[in-house]
Amino acid sequence: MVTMQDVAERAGVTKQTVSNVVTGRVRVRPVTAARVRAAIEELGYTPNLVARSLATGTTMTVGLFVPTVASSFYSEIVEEVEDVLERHGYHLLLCTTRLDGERARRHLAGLSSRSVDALLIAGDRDLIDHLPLLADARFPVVLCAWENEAPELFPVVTIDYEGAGHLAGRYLRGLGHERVAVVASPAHTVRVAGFRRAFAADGLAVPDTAVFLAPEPTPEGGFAAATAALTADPRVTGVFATHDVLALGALEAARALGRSVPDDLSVVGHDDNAEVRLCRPALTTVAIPKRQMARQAVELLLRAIPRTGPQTATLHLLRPDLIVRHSTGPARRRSGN
Amino acid sequence: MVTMQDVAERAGVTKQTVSNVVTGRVRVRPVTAARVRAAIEELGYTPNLVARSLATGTTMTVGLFVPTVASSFYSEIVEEVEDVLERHGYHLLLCTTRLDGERARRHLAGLSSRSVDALLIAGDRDLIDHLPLLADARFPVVLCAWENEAPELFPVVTIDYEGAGHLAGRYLRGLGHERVAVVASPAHTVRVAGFRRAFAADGLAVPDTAVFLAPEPTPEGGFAAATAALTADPRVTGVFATHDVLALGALEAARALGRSVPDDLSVVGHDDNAEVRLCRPALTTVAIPKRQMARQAVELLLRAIPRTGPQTATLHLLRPDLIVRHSTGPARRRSGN
DNA sequence: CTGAAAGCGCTTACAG
DNA sequence: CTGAAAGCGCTTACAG
Repeated sequence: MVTMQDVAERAGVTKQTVSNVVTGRVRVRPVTAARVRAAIEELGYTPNLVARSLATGTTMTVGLFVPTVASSFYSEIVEEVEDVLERHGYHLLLCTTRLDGERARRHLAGLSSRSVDALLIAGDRDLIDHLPLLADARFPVVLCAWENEAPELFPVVTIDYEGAGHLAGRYLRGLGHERVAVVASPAHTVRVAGFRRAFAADGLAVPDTAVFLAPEPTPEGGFAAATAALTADPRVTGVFATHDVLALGALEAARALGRSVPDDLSVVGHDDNAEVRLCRPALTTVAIPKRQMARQAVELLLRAIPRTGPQTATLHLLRPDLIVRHSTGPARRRSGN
Repeated sequence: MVTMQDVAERAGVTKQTVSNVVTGRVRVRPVTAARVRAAIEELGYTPNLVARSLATGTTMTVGLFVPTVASSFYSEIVEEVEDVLERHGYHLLLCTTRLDGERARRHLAGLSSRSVDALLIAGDRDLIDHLPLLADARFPVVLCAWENEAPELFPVVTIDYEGAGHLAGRYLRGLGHERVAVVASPAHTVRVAGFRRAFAADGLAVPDTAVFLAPEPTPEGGFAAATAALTADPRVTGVFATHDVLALGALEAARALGRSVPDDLSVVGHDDNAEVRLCRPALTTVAIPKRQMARQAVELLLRAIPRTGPQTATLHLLRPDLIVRHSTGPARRRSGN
């Protein structure tokens, strides 16, 4: 391996001078710099980043925890984060936790051993119990895409999920829907609460019996839950699925039960998930600005790197947005099947 | 930051002894070891991995290049790779190249500066021109998911894509299809060649005029190409889409043209892509063992880490597998519309 | 603007 | 089984 010392000898200077031209922090006489650069070129020298890290105490690497990468929600976050990092010269260390808290903890323990300049944790419920481990980490931590109880240890950049549910509810209300059902993932209580608030504003209740849980965030789960919902109360004219993938299953269920969407039944999704864009009828859904959220989160994180001392646990909420497509329409009263 | 020296003083030993109990390489007297461990606990000592890396010349980090993470094909590869790495105590440094060769080159240049113990490059055509940069890297490199001209510099673990196309073709032939069309991504020439071979075996040609390119691997692209194909020759009874996502568009196109699948038209996809599993009719497709490929590739890579000297550019080909679902059936002769 | 010294925190032979 | 020394390759004040 060719070292700075080798370059120095070749160029007839000391290694400090080489360091100066490589880092560019100190001005070096142009002639000398040129000679050094030539030597670097000839020897094919490339600085040892590990040695630099040890000397500077900085790794130019940011860790990112996500539950998975096999969903467009998180994969878009990963790509957005990587874009910002690369623009700032940082590398990305990726950990997916996969519903495995123990694995998450191990990874966390590994990271805290000083191999990362900062850590971004995206929606990682697998990690929630282990977050206190980071309380006195020597690097900044930012949380994003956090729907529920984010511990007030670190800054959080997330979506106004309650507002998102409310948006869906208000829209359905505006179309005249009164009897509705919710197809939800167990973790989406906040979205459901927002949805309910929209109905409550008009004196209408969305009872617990109108909320059907899908244990898995899959079309199959949505299908089962929606089938249960539409069977339990055939007079339902609107369904809010707290996740587009569940909505996909709801559309299937409607088809299977002979309910035509949107004439007979309106379906609203949540996320504006890329892989669902192709379903028919095109899904009306609540879009959440995930890329913007990711960008804002890393930028906040990067700004915190030089800073020392504890971070303030600020909360940044981004606004969701309703995208009306073809799965929703005015309510039509239905007879009891 | 608490250092090994601090622990040593606390435990009344030298830091070498601390190092010995931490790494476990050298046996330490149990009493001493216990005292050291207690000191570590009390002080909350955690070893500085950067310092260790500088001393050992090893980072316990593996780099992974993928074109994108926003496709189930690559996201599954990423997760599989990460699983193997984590099992071996390695971290994952992720780079997505996003069709940007210049960005890929920058990342590569960054990595080669000694921050990674090994490098896995998955299907990264963005990188192909820059691969020679790695020719004399000080760490092993393995290529995987490489369909076309993989440079013979490194071991390659990939799929028998030609065999995959052949599988699709032979299956369609077995169902009696004679007039077929191919909806292909421009990069999928190998799959198309395999498909053709199956027809050629029966003395049947699949002319260039029966191959319709979709510039983008999207359902829209597949829709356009399939529409063109079915319009150009209405007597076509079978379509091979070189990518499931294109097949999705082909199904739409068939619907739009009043062709019922599979009675009127058979459609075969490629990849067994997760996000396509929900389409109707369920897609017959050529499944490729991507997780197995990814696993084999990292394991090969990991085994190469201790080794010095150039690697041999071996080629490992995995076999694809046909999955018959409901989008294919026996050929029925069609009149000229 | 350039050179000599110390140090980042660890590991690895090498003596005792 | 434990201790003293050297070194991994860089950067950072600090003199000249």
